[in-house]
Amino acid sequence: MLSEAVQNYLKVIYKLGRAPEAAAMVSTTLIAERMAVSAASATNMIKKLSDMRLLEHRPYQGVELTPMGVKMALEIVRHHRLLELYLRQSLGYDWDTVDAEAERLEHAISEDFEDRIDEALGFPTVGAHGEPIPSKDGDIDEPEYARLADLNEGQRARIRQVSDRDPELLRYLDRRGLVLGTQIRIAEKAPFRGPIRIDVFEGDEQYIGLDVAEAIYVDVLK
Amino acid sequence: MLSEAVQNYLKVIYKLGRAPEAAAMVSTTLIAERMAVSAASATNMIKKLSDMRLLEHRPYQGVELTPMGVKMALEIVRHHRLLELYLRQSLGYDWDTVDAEAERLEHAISEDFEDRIDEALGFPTVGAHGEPIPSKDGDIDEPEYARLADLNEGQRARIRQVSDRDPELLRYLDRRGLVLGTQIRIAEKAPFRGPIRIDVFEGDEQYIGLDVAEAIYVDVLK
DNA sequence: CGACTTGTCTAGCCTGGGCTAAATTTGTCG
DNA sequence: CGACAAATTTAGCCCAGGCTAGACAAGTCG
Repeated sequence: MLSEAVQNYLKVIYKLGRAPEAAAMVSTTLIAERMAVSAASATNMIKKLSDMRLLEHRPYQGVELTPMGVKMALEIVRHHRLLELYLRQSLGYDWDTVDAEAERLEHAISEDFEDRIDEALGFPTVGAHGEPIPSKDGDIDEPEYARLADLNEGQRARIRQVSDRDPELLRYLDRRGLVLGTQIRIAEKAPFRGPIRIDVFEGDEQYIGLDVAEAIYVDVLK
Repeated sequence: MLSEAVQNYLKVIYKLGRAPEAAAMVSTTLIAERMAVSAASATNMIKKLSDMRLLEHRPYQGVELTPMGVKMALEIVRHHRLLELYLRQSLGYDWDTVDAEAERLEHAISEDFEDRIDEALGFPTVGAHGEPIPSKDGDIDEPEYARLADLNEGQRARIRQVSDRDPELLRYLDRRGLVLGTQIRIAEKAPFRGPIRIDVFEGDEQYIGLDVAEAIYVDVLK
């Protein structure tokens, strides 16, 4: 059984490697930042994970998970996303509080528990914020969504996923009806990283900043 | 926040102190045994808990929780018992597997989670094995049940609580219909710690050994 | 090219919570 | 009472996973 610390590092490294703006390898400092830990501590753990063959470490260059490492990471991600969904559906948690609670629980649940909530949820394939849920044997279907921020005026799209990094942001989106499945149209895009005006299908027109638009992933509609 | 280890020690010490056959103080070896840890390690932790004012330690004599220690212990016990009940009612866990899963989860849940399952369960006062559930502010109503083993021939009783120490035992009882609420009568009690014959109300007659009978707590009827 | 900045790694230390071995206390029994 | 067994504590060690301080590498810029 992997220690809780190891699990958390794997999860963070996996997510950093997968991020759209990510380089080929994940840097030590980035990991340290996300883990809220000193760079030295991160180096330490990287050494350990490397010895465990869970990642490749090219000194001074960065880090990349091995297939084994990815598998382990996905198992944790699966726990996390199933938990989020379960907390939301069965215990009434909100979009923005679900992440923190799932974080606490993800290391504590058994395989049996995982299976039971998976079943209770009807074997879902998508999590509370639209993220794909890895299968039990480590497959994940990572769809290629566009960032809302990259669309042009006039394009129509449907919201498919939002970043769960900031609960504040999730509350903000929720209040404006920008939730999963919502259909929208880019009404106007101000230059110089200015705000975007959005027509929300069956809702009010909204102005959102570019930072917000970068956290929203969409399917572009025809 | 108390560490997981500290929480586990408190829970074990609380339970040992409360056991019907318990002496005034709980011994180091007993604690070490239950924690599956060397006696030296237990002494170590006792020192620490004593420094934290969670218990009184009379060297070579034993240990007793302070009111503060009891309060902390009850909080953990509350988590555990609410979880057991929730797992059973909402996720279909069996009587005998619920304890292990609750053990893993009890340290990970937030107050918010506690409140939500408490509400989902309708604010129960009794756990999955009949144990009283401490209230949020640390009150507990410990009823004075009799041990089935101590009844005499002809007495009637209702099963109110069973020891959750051994999952195997729980399965055994379950198969024989000896569950919470079952009404029984002592048909015959063999001498020399021999078996007990029981009439089970609305069920089959059963023979059980004295060890088993000592793990069953009852209300004597009329 | 050299020097500086920034990122990374190494060395050495700390805390929590385990362990074994040895010392000490307590209780019992001849 | 003295001696021995059992229980307990002390001493000293280990590992995980943090930390700081200082050494080393890489990229940038005058």
